[in-house]
Amino acid sequence: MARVGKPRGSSRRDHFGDAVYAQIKADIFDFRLLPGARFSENEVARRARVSRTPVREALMRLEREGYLQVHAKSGWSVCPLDFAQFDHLYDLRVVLELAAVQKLCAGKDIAALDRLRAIWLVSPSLRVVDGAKLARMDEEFHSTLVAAAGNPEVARIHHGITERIRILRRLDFTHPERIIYTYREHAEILRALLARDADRASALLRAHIEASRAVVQTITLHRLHLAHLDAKPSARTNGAARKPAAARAPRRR
Amino acid sequence: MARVGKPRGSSRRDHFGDAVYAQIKADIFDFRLLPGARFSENEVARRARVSRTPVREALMRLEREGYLQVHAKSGWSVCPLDFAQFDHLYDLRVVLELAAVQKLCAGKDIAALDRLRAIWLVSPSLRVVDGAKLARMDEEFHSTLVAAAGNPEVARIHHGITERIRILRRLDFTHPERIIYTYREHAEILRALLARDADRASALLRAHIEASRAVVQTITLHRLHLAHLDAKPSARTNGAARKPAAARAPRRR
DNA sequence: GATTCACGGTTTGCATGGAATCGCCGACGC
DNA sequence: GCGTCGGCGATTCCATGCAAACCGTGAATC
Repeated sequence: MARVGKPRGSSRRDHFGDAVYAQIKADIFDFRLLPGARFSENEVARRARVSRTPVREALMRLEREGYLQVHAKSGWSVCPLDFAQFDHLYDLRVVLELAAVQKLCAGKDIAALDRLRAIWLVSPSLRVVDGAKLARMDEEFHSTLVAAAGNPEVARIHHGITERIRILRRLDFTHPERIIYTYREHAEILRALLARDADRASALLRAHIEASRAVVQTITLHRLHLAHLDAKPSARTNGAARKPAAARAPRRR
Repeated sequence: MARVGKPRGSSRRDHFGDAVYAQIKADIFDFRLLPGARFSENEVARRARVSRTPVREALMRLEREGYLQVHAKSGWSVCPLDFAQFDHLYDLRVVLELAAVQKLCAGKDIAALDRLRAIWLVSPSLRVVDGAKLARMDEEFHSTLVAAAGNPEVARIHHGITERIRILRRLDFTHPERIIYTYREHAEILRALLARDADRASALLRAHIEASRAVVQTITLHRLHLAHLDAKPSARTNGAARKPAAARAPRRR
């Protein structure tokens, strides 16, 4: 929850609300705000150097999207991780991406996949090995597939799902073999797509997503906490945030 | 944009923002706010007898959901109807509902469909003939199908789509034969579902939705306007709202 | 010791004021 | 007649004030 990035001197006409929104979202994704952590509007407003109005705008938006929840007259908290919900989101993701694959193989324009070929159909020596970066690339691979199918509404929904599961996906690439598998599976999916083999591409894509789901299903709150500590050993952690997700944060002063 | 329903004397602790949100949404669905109509926050606040703060909350929420758009320092407007977008939403709807059908036929629990049987598998003499009511029943039929599949996230997304296309669906049942067809098709879909015939149920459902899409594709802005006038001949219509969607509303006073 | 109850502080929810800015409208130049 | 520019009202966006409600605390009582 660092200060919001406001370029000094120049009065940007970007909304403060958007900046606060992005900041808090990033704080959640980067484990600076842990599930269950409680905070108040004034707290966020002080840190972001803005008033409560744009803060409330951002918080209510994040609430509608399922990241935060408001307790009546008693502050806000980060929604605890609901693994059943993640399961449902993975199912929905499979549905949307399989539909995109069907459409791609049936359609005529798959030139949009050229960029993916250049990224994923490369020799092993050129591969990315950084887990965090690969997580972003994985997101983009699947988003590009869906977007290439040409339905912006599907792409919009898929984007929302991608962000919701991002916090898990980050931990999907901590094992080196997952990186190898991801390259292999993406390459196979791409080849099947370019060959217009809808059935094979669908089966591969489904297996690929299910493998990711199986990995993240082994993630526990404890592992999330450890990942947080490993990633940001010097990150700001108040008394509330140091505790695991289910902890009841005592009132701050 | 009538006054927000606030029970007199008793201070409800329901948020004003929610009430304003629901009111404006209803105004859009009921053609009291036509696509392209412009208005200001103060205007809404005066009519709803609340301050601009909860009004802004509602407006920003409706903007995120695609119903409104804000013009910088120049007021708000109802998003013009984008028929290409409706097409995409129909496609997405097909994807979600077909996935639900697959899951329903594969699963073991279809007791949730009993209520639908009681509604749709009835003798013609007991059928509903009111178009508006049938539109609501049609919404509920499809929503129930999706909800019965057991994925709340899919149901949530599907609900949003349902609301987005509601303004079109209202006009889907103006012809009596569409009512007859709807009963027949819903009944056939239900029978296929109860027989666990996934392929047949899918084909029927797809054809059913495509038929609806074909009907609403014939809807023009002019017809929407006529429907508005027919439904609410005495509704409040200012100079801006009387014009079709593309009209540039002059500044109000 | 356990329980109840009242009180103070904190927080949200709403109202309102102020500043920047946008678009319109008319005057002005040509 | 036509284009350009400046002013002004209207509007959004942000800051701030205010009241109701909730939670924790601690004293008082059984």
